[in-house]
Amino acid sequence: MHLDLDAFFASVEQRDKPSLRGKPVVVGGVGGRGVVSTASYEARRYGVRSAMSTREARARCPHAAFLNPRFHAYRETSQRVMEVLRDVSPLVEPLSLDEAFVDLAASGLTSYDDAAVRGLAEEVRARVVDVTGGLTASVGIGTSKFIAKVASDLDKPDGLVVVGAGTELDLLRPMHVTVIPGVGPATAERLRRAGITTVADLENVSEDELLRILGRAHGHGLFLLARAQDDRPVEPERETKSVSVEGTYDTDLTDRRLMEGLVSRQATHVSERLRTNGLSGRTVTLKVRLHDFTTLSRSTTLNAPTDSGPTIARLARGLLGELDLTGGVRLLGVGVSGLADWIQDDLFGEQHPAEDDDPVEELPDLPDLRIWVPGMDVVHEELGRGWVWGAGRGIVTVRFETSETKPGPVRSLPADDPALAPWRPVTTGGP
DNA sequence: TCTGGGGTCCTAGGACCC
DNA sequence: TCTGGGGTCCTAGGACCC
Repeated sequence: MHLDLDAFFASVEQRDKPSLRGKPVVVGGVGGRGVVSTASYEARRYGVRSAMSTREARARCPHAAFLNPRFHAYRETSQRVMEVLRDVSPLVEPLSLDEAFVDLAASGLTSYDDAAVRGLAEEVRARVVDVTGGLTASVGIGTSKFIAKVASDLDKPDGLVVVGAGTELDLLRPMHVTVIPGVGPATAERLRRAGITTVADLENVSEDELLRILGRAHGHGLFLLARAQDDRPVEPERETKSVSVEGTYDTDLTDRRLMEGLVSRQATHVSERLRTNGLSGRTVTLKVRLHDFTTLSRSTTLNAPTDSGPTIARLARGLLGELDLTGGVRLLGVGVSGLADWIQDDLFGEQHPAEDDDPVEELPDLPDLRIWVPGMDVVHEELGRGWVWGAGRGIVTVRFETSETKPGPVRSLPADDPALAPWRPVTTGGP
């Protein structure tokens, strides 16, 4: 099942402010360079669409209410909906605040029986209206993620479509290639030049030909989806891969000192979000969009992960210094990727005094039980300070520091090597 | 004053290692 | 005395999604 909340941000605004009900509402950036996130159906009648510039939306529908997003309200409402879905099945994969897949095979449902499936879906839709204070959802049900997602789009808003098993290709064949997730304007144009516009066209192309046109991963994926072959599982817990903050400024920036200050603030924000989520990462990326919309990125990778605001800020400012910014900058952004789910503990800190008192008599020597966590600090008589790079099977691999970003020498030591002995294990949320 | 912000995934080339 | 074949990691950019 795929569930999609109708005009989500705008609907929440109409729910919370009754005077907006039945009227055109546009949620998005209201500044000079803002774009539309969501338009209510009333506003869509005037041609206002997601991703349209707010400037154009104002021209098309001047009497609409233009609102900045209130994410806390959307998050809170979204959580209520996700709870309803998790009551149906433990396998719920949120795609965003307003969308999720639910694996009905992991629910109470025992067969893909039309009446039973519809009954369940209508129950979910009613409960969503209930817990959200009146928001409607469009639901699609199919034998795969792909089909369910296509189905949820067929009868918006407030719709329910069940695609019968075995009828998938009848549905897909006449449709434009852009119904396939991953086929956007660039891919559609490539396909069009090869004479391919519908799913039926796509189905008649050999895999080799598709690989030639689109490359390995994309070509293979499309070959399968064009045949309605999709066995991707519903994944309830996907790990965060990166955290970033960016901003577009109403007028182009030209002052480097100002830009450095803005980048530093963004780095602080990224650091706060990393810490809130117990994350740290090794790669710091600076993103810059120039006055002419060309977009640059520069990144640097540390030897050890960080969640430190000053560190991220210093590296990001350094990357900014490498760029020619003549002509002005419209966007700056800072991100951290290469995330680890552990944080580099400060093992040099005061909270870990030398052992001395409190020896454990019964368990005098347990090198095998020592837990070496990747990222923890160690020290070696000759090589100096380093980090645990990998650990397992009684061997600890340590990378020693020569500079912050240049990898130093790597040494593997037995887990009970005296050179490692002074350092205490850390406990983490890991396995 | 055309063109957001938060993400994911893929590709291609070069460095580096065995 | 003219040069391998993996493999991984890093960087930069691009397509795409909501």
